[in-house]
Amino acid sequence: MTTPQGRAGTKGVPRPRREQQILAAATEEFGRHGYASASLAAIAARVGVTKTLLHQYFGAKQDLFLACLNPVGDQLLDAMRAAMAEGDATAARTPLLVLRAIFSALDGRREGWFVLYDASLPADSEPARTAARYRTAIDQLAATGTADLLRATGSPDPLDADALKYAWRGLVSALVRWWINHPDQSPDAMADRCARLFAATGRAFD
Amino acid sequence: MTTPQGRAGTKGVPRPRREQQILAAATEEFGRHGYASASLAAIAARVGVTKTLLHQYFGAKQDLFLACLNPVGDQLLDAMRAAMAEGDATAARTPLLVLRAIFSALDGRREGWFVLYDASLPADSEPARTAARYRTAIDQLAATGTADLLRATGSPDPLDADALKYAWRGLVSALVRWWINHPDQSPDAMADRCARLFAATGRAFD
DNA sequence: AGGGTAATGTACCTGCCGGTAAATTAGGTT
DNA sequence: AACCTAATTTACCGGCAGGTACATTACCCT
Repeated sequence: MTTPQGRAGTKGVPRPRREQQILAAATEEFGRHGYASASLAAIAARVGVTKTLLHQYFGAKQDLFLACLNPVGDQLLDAMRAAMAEGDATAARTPLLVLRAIFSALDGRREGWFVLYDASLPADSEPARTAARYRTAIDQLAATGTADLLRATGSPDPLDADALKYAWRGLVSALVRWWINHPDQSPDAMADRCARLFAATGRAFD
Repeated sequence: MTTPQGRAGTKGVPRPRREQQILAAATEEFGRHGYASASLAAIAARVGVTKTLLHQYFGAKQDLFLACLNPVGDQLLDAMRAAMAEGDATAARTPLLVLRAIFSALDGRREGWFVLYDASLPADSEPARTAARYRTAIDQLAATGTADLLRATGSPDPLDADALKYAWRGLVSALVRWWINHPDQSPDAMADRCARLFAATGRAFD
């Protein structure tokens, strides 16, 4: 028999399961609306639980955010490191390998990308610092990639490399956003699509 | 002699001038933090004025936002239309012409781009609808461009075209963001840099 | 059966932010 | 000199979201 709504007491959902539900909902909410606009009440409502439970399980809003951020950041970093080690650094297919790794790492929690790249984090806060650490680590990977690319094509301006790093990040963000709007697409299908697009645009600018 | 702080009365700044100051500050604040996180008090403080004056001059927060959004949107649309008319549609240099136009239109209010592409607008609000209108108009321009590009290189998948549209938008956003972080760069310098980068990456993917 | 503890809800406090009404001052006009 | 109007402030209200204290229920082990 189902527990009647609105009454206190356990609903039979064990803590680890609830925590996972909450993390999933929070990741989506934070990713969609950004930290500042996301509301704890909305996250709780999505899980079918009250605000209080979030605090009891994860602490303050910042702590909940960190609990969403850390796994996403770790998984992304690992995936990207593995992908960049796979192909030799100067190969033109490295970017596509990295993309495929990102899509795979993000599958099931696609909004996590925007948790990492949330611009609405309060400055001088733990979430902002942690996210910045992850971003720096990722950027460093991307920097070696873009630097290799530019060196191979002979453009020595360091500002160019920095701008290319930004562009690459923005490109990935846009692709992930498109992916979120097309939930039926598998990670591999996305990677294949990107390969097609890269090839097509590359041909146009040769 | 300067008017002592904290006292009421005119500071000798005529209304049109103040309105411009407020619009500039608001555009920057909205663009940096997003509509939801931007605070009227912060905007007022930046101008050296109180919150009340914003209301008196522009009405509610949404109205102030619209007052920031409309000029940016109009100017961007005009610039892009002109740029796309300039080069014949199928030319590979059209994207660069458009980019140059965007940078020029955005000079002096670079954060305006993110006013237009603010994800934190309250759904079902006038700002959201207006921004969506501008974005749709811009996207339609971009869509013809990307469709041309893909047709020229033989990729008939309509989803590919849609994804490429997203990617292009994300690319522009990233470049504008980089530009904001490098205030000394002129619009033309940015456009030249983009030309270099396009050429380099195009060569890598030929 | 009964107690301990995990799981959950109700009710409340608090601070920030958008918004408004009324007061205050300075400059141009008669 | 008096006054009207534009420019600006001070002081306040109300709502919403984060956060906390405490009450309540259900499962588990003995």
